[in-house]
Amino acid sequence: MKREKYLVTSALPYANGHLHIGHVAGAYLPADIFVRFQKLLGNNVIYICGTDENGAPISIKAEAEGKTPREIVDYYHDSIVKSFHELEIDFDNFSGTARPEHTRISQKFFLNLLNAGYVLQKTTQQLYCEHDKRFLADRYIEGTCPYCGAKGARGDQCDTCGKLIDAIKLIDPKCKICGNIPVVKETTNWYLELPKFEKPLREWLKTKTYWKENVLNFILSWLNEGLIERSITRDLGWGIPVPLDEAEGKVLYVWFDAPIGYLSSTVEWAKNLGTPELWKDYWLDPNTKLIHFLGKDNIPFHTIIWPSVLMEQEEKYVLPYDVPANEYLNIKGKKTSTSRNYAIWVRDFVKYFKPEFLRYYLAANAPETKDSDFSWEDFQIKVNNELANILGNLANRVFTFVKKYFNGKIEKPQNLSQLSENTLDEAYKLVNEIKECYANYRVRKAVKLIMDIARSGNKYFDETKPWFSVKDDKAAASETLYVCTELLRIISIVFSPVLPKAMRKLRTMMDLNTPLSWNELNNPSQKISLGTIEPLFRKITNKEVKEQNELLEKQSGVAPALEHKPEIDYDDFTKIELRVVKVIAAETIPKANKLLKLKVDCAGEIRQVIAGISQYYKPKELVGKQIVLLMNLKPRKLMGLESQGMILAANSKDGIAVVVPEKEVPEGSEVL
RNA sequence: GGCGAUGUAGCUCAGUUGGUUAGAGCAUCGGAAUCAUAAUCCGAGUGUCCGGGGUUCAAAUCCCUGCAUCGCUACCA
Repeated sequence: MKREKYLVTSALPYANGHLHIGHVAGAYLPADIFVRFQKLLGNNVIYICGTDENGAPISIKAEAEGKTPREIVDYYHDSIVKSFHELEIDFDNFSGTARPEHTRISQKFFLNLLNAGYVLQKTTQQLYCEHDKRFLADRYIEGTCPYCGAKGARGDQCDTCGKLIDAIKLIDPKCKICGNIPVVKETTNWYLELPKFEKPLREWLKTKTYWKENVLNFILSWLNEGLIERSITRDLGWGIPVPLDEAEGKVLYVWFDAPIGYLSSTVEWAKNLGTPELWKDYWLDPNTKLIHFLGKDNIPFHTIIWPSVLMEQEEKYVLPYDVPANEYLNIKGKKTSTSRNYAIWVRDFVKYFKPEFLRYYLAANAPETKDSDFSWEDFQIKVNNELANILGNLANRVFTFVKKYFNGKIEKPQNLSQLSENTLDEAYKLVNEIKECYANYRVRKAVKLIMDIARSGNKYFDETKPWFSVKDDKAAASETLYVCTELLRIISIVFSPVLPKAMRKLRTMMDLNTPLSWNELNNPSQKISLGTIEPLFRKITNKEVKEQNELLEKQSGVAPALEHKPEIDYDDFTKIELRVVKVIAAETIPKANKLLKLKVDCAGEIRQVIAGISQYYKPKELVGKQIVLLMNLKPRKLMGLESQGMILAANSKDGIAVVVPEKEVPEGSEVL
């Protein structure tokens, strides 16, 4: 058999937060399962990752906490490593991008591109925040997308239309740190000339017919819209210095150096093994299958920019063979939100449950083709009904039976009945299907098929009724038990990529000491001798589910630290004219979802105000109410209607509440 | 209003390129069994495959259209 060579990576987790189960479901567990499967087949595979440790968010976080970026990075690096370890996500090497080797390689990559003529130096206008005294990195600018008009676009990419944006082109930019309006300042940066890569990228993509459809469509639409030059340097203090004399104070853009982390981590791995050249065996061998596992948000960088960067290096690196991107894992139908602490953190999870449970649940419920949903109720159902009852109980009923009536020993019978033959044949048929699923990243289906083997075991056990036959036909009973232990042995192999620890335990109970390998499937065991047995999986109680739900509610209910605006003088405040007014008419505006048109009376002066409260207030409810109006706001047209002022309302995630005076006051009274 | 996704059993979903009688798990009901962690097995199902139209010998699947839900977005100043 030809031994295939794989280099598998997962997207580098960013070292400014802990690991949550959404990360695991999207980029790490699928990769770990794939790697374990390939190792089981005997293929040559290494699994490489590391933390992404550069970039503005880390330096900003460090500043906010009064620490050095290094301290932040180390803290989260350790936390992430620990979580991976607990989940048995086994990397061959887990590095970090703030290490010297990474710096060296990233700088070399930059220079190679520069020398090959793919990097342009340009002096441009950049956004600079005078309050924070820094050039604003893309992620710290927000504004309106110049292409689709969507608001809230970041400085590097619009989430609405997916286009890459030059921050300076944003309409109405704002500094996300302090909310001030940044000024434009001149600075020099280096740009990757992506348009030059369009043709080679297209050629390359023609060979990728086997990629996931959503990934391919995404890239093609990008290419069709035309690529633009991308700045690959930033004005920032924390990161990899641009290796040029004239680039004082500039670092490589984090998106440029992050994927290079896959390479530098491999180099580190080779060095640690004492064979420093070994990385070339993977990165420079065209037969290596380079596979990047990641979440859908990472697609453009791994399928457009990263391959382009790889194409124009001195050495001939392999290009990604496949980029199986996964969707997101929601929690009870809602998006994970780290800022609101609406997430299930791995380090919390392992305090309560075995990591195996999480691996099982996330594998059986993986967001392979669309977002999937996590709930503690569903988690309990899957673990109890499937893992514990169907598989765990099968093992338990078989093993206790063998212990009780056969002294823990079962031998292979001379001949098998038709039913036994069929049962085993069916299982082997499933094994082949399972292999296909693993190879094609269809973990969800693989898990289902494995459970089908366990189901067939229970069925077979019931049909052959060994508890009867053991009394008058011990050979028949023995045969039943043999077939069942065989099924369990098969499961112990094919399920090991998903549940390494539990399957090791299962094999220990069956006294199977040979190292795991897919090949073992070809050699039915001749006899089984059981060791000490115990239940494979415990069950999750209703009480635990309740506790977890309460915990989640509690932690996400805690309001995140409020961000305060810069101090102002009293004089600033006196510029504002607030008055109590009465709503005398209110109506909806056609085609507007959130807007209401109000007529208000301010001591005889009638004004028209357009307010965005239509989702929470019906026009009728407002008429006759006294509210507070910001009088001297510059009038502005909304949906073609002029708004002469702005009403005050409290804004919360559960809706908004209009501010009203505590008791009736004359209209026109000033609010101070 | 714009962009995107989704709509299949009570619930969660699977349904490959159009092709017999539309599937699985959970929940429900009935039964069997007592080796086992009250764990298993068998049986019963219930369906306007969101509605309407079209293409086709044939549509859950392709096209058009409408509706609903969700996400982002737009006006929320």
